[in-house]
Amino acid sequence: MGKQVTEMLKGTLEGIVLAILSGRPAYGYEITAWLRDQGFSDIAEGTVYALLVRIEQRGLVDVEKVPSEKGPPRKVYSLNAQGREHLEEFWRTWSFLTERLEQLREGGN
Amino acid sequence: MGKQVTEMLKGTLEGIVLAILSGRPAYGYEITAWLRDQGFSDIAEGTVYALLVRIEQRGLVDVEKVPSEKGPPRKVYSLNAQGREHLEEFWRTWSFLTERLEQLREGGN
DNA sequence: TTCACTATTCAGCGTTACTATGTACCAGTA
DNA sequence: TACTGGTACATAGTAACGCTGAATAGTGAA
Repeated sequence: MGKQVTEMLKGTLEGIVLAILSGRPAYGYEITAWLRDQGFSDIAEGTVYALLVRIEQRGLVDVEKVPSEKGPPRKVYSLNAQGREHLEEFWRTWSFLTERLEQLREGGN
Repeated sequence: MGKQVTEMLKGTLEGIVLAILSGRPAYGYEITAWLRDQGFSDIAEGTVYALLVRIEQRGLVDVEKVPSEKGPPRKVYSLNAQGREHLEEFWRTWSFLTERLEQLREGGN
C-alpha cells in the first residue's frame, strides 16, 4: 500500500474496526480479510491484531474465545457501551475533518 | 486537541497544507494561524514548521525569503509542479478513504 | 527596558502502522 | 508418516508523524 494511505490510516483504522464491530462481532482474521476485500489491499495481519489488543486493553470491546473448525480458537470481539461511545466520538472527529477538507477542496481549485 | 484528532491528522495535515498552498503561497506562521481559525484549535506551531521542512526536502514546494515588517524574515512556500502532483495523489487517497468510511457509517447503524 | 507580537527552529517523546517472523491447529494427500 | 496449505493469533523491531516545551530573533509600543 502507498505510504500515503499508511499515514492516513493512523487514527482512522481504529475507527474503521470499531465501525465494523458495531455491526456485528468479529475476529481478527475475519476483519483482516474483510479489509482486504474492501480495497485495503496490503493491510498487515499484525496491524489488526495489535489494534485489537489495544482496544481490548482500553476496554472498548468484550472478548469471547470461540473454537474454530479450521484452526486455533477465535477471539471474537464485540463492541461494548464504552466502545460505542468511542465510536461516536470518532465519527464526530471524522466529520470535522471531512468538512474542513471538503471546503479546502472546493476553494482550492 | 483530542488525541483522536492528533492521530487522524497524521498523513492528513500534509495534504491540508498542500491544499492551502495550492491556493496561494504562504509562510509558516500564517498557515498555523489559519488552521487555528479553521478549528484546529491546538495545532502546535512546531508541527507546521516541521511539516514545511519535510515537504521542502521532498521538493514539493519552492521557497522564497521575504522580509517582514513585524519580525524576522518570512519563508514563503509555494506549491510547484511536483507538489501539485502529490496533492492530486493525496485527494485520490483521501477519496478512497472517505468512500470506505461513508459506506461503513451507513451500513453500520 | 520591558512587554507583546511576529517568525522560525529543534530535541525528545508517544502513538501508530508496517515488516518479519514465529506458534499452533486442522484437512487433504501422497 | 510426512508434507502442504489454509486458518488464526502474537510480537519484537522500525519508521513516520504530530506534540511538548523551549530557545532564538526581529520589531514596535508602553
